[in-house]
Amino acid sequence: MSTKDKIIQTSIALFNQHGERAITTNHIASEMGISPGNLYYHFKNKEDILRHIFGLYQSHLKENFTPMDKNLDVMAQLAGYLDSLVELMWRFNFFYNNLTDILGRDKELKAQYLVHQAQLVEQVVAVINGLKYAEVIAIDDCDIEELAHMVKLTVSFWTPYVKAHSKDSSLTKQDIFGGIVKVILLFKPYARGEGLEQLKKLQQECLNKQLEVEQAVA
Amino acid sequence: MSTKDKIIQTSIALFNQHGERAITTNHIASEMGISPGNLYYHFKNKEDILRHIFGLYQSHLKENFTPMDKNLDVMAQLAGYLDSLVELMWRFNFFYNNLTDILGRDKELKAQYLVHQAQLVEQVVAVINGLKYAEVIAIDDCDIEELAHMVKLTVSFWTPYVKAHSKDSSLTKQDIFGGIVKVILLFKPYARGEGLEQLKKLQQECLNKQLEVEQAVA
DNA sequence: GTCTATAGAGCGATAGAC
DNA sequence: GTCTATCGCTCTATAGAC
Repeated sequence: MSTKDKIIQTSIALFNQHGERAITTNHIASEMGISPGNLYYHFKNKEDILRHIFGLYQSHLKENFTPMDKNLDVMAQLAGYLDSLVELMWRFNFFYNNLTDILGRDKELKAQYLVHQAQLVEQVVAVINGLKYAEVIAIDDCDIEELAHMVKLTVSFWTPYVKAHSKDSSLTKQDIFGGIVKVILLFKPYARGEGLEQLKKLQQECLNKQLEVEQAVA
Repeated sequence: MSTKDKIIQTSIALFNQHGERAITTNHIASEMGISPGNLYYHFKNKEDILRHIFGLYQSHLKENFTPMDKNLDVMAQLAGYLDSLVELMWRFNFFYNNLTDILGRDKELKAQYLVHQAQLVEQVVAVINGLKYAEVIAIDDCDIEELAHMVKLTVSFWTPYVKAHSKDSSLTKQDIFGGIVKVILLFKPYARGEGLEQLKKLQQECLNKQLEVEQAVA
């Protein structure tokens, strides 16, 4: 792995562990065993590093949130989306913890974020419409965009919510599944008949995965 | 107003305007036209100021979130709670923007927060049970606590969500009403018959208040 | 209660050698 | 591509005068 990539990976790890605010360029260099000068050879400053990490975040979403395919099973696709959300919420949780600060400091990053989130809300709306079309849920059209924002809000801020309620401000991968359960909870009261059963099953699978992780750790 | 109180009020204003991270003790003193030394006569450090502000936050909740009275109208009480939430989300929005950092730095404040939030979730559960008992909504008992957490998550992180989506990271009081609409949205799909109409009415009143504020500004 | 002055520490970022 | 050395800046917090 190139030094540049290593800086990115080390930064992500340290940001997730101690928070973006607490980690300086010196910490990153020191953790890697390189000099601060070397770090500044590869990146202009900390914002530059954050922009690269945001690029990875965008790539992850772009690869995993392909538009819905009407020929495939809706619930299977939903399950797939939720799976990649787990990865996203885990890998980039530091980003959500300091979203306001990070975006407030860097106008260019903010602009990128806005474009990206606008696309994202459209995609979530498409998924909700997919669920409605497949009669998994019944929902008024005027509530769809509101619900889409609630999904986005939940995904964005579930990890800060957990950290705020954890005694030592820690976060484990199984905590993430609690957030997925919450996303499913958002859909559940709209579900009708067979759809409700499918969502309950999905929620249960989520809880099972949470247990698997717990056992793997133990 | 005593210098001590003035420091608190100035701090809240500056934190809300520029974010807790960007504001130092020097900024606060300078804004007030006093010396940094004077500020340190009244408060040990920045954490000390934050603890006092958190005290105000707790007082506000304690005064406004009195337990439900079974003899009074449930919807009227709900409307009252939502009203005081508007004030809370507006006055202390800086707190939610840096929740992880602020709590991560100060173990004592974190401990206070944990006790407080545990009580809060119990109160939200009580409100949901009140709505269920009054047959405004129908909900499985096993979903109640999950929903209570969703309400808390929404209230806590609506303002950071808005800031992240605002072009200049600004927040106006009318933005807050959008968050209240989201909280009502959480209840809406559980509502049945007359309850649904009442919630829709409440949501509409919320949008009206939002317009009133807009006109007052213009 | 309030001020001035300042020590002490850490951070961001660069210059110049290798 | 990497290092050492360092400058300039900002922040916290305190000492001592008024």
